[in-house]
Amino acid sequence: MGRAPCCPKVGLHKGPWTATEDALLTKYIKENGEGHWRSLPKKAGLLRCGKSCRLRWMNYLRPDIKRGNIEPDEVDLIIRLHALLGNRWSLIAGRLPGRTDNEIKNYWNTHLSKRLKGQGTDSGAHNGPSRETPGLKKRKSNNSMNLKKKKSKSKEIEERKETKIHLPKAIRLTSLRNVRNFSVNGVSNGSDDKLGSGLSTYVEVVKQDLGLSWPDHKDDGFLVEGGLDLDFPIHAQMHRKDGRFEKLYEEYMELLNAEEEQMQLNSFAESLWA
DNA sequence: AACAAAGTCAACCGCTCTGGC
DNA sequence: AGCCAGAGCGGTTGACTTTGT
Repeated sequence: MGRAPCCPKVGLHKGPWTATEDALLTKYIKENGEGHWRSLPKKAGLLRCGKSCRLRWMNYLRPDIKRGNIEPDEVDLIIRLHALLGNRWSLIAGRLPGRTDNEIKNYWNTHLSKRLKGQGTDSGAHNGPSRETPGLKKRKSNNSMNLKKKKSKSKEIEERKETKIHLPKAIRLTSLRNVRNFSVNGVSNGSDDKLGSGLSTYVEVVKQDLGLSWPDHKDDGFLVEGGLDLDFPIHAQMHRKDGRFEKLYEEYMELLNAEEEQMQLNSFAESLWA
């Protein structure tokens, strides 16, 4: 018995979106907002799967999408976050305003994984792509390519690159279970770890991996042996020039603050490692 | 110029998670 | 508790582009 398809496969457009489809989708979302993706295509007059509409909007049409080359500081952040979070592209993307998970995933697979492999520092060992590298795939030749189409496509891409607005992408932080999967330099924290040390390690990882000079003794108000001190000093807000690290850190602290009492932490632990 | 190989990235697929009932 | 629909995620594909011969 197969899984029911998300939408009827017959009679729907697939493949690259046309300008008309983009316009219809954009117009509809501007008027009605995001969401209800399954019913959206019909209401918007699109012959597309709802998932396809969502993807197109999220990865391409949203006004806050930042296009163009990934900047060096973004690359640095991606590498560090990947070492920290693994292939959790949406989480990584959430820390890179205007960048999409798909974009980062592509960038990683095409540029960084190879580069880091070459340097012998590829942390992709944890959850990295399980199959062959995309670049090693067999490719089809494309003799049928129409030159005119090529040119217009290039122009279109260039035009889109010029129109970019930067806003943070909404982050789904629904599953704290993600925490259990993080790893450092390819070494995952063991599944028999308990939350007390798990969250400590989590913070420790941030500290080490992002190269932040945070105090690690009680007086400076951060890590406590076997537990957490939630009074994190402002002055530890780092030697990093890039404010994204601060933001990232704040998120981690938010996560920690969610469970202030040790008892709560413990029950949280149970749910994590169950 | 023609072709093939390699690289890029938008889009798809299938699975999981979440929340409502 | 179990089911279902909607939404989101990560892996993969393949069309398109660029580069090399």
